[in-house]
Amino acid sequence: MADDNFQLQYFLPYLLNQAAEASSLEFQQIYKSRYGMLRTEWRVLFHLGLYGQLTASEIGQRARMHKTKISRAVHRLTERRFVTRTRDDGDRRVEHLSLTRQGQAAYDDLRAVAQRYNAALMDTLDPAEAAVLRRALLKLSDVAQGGFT
Amino acid sequence: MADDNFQLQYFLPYLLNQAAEASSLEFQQIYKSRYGMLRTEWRVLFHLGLYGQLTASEIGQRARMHKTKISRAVHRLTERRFVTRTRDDGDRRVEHLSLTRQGQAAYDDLRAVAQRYNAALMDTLDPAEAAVLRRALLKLSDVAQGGFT
DNA sequence: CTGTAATAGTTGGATTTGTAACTAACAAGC
DNA sequence: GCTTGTTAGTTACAAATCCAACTATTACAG
Repeated sequence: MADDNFQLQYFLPYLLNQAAEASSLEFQQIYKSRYGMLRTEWRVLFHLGLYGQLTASEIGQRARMHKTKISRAVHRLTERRFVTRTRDDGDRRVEHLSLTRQGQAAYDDLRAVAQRYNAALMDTLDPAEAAVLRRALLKLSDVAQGGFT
Repeated sequence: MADDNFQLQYFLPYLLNQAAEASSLEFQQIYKSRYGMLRTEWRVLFHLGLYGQLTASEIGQRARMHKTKISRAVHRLTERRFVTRTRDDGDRRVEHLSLTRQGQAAYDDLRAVAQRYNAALMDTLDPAEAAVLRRALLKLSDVAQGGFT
């Protein structure tokens, strides 16, 4: 079988993907069932909730999402009145996005759920472990990317 | 901005997804450009290379992939002569999958690359950190799978 | 045996994503 | 002013994924 002492259980990208997928799945069901949102939409909402008014490109940089994904997510979010767009006066290519009252409510709701969900995940780790994990994940995100935010 | 002391940088599913995506991207380009493989195909190949002969369902259980994904991956892999299927004599619903000589060669090649790539990722972490990370990721994969209320 | 349920794997159609080309607005050089 | 290049965001088409229904085979209750 030529198993050159390489194990799947030690291949970091695989482990990361498994953990990421497993930990996203349950939460996904919440924003999907409550607000009919896709993951991309949830991410955009999330960023707007956390940082306030942003442009599509700013979200793209922060979340490392491609602009077409964002464009479509924003389209659906405005359709459903979670987000409003306003043209910039100085540069009329850019649009400032922000949450509507309804969007803010959805965000508040989901943030609370996310917080509880996160706490439950963290509780399966001991505090030192959690800190190391967080640091390692941030490092890996940057390293593999090559850049800083 | 109502930042109820919740930070994206502390939301585990988000961190996991960012790290997973970043760390998969570069490697993905290798199996894509060298063998025209998709991620699902690479995963199936990987499992067959590591564990030898398996059925589609066995791969599904181990890799936590849906059976339609596997079915299609196997289809493409057999088309390109990386994998062969043989019907089980006892139960003619099941098929045993294994690598062809060509599949084995591709696996050997990619495994070597994966190993080096993994080592490079690991090198950005110190050994203790890496061990904790691995343990935490395995825990999270299981926990989130088993169910959280 | 025979009818019903379960399992392995496949297929079809709608949904989502990726890639590349596109429009519109600005910027800079000449 | 015009030409060229850049940036913000959108759209079109192909590729991949998801979900549900499907075929074929086995299991098993009566």
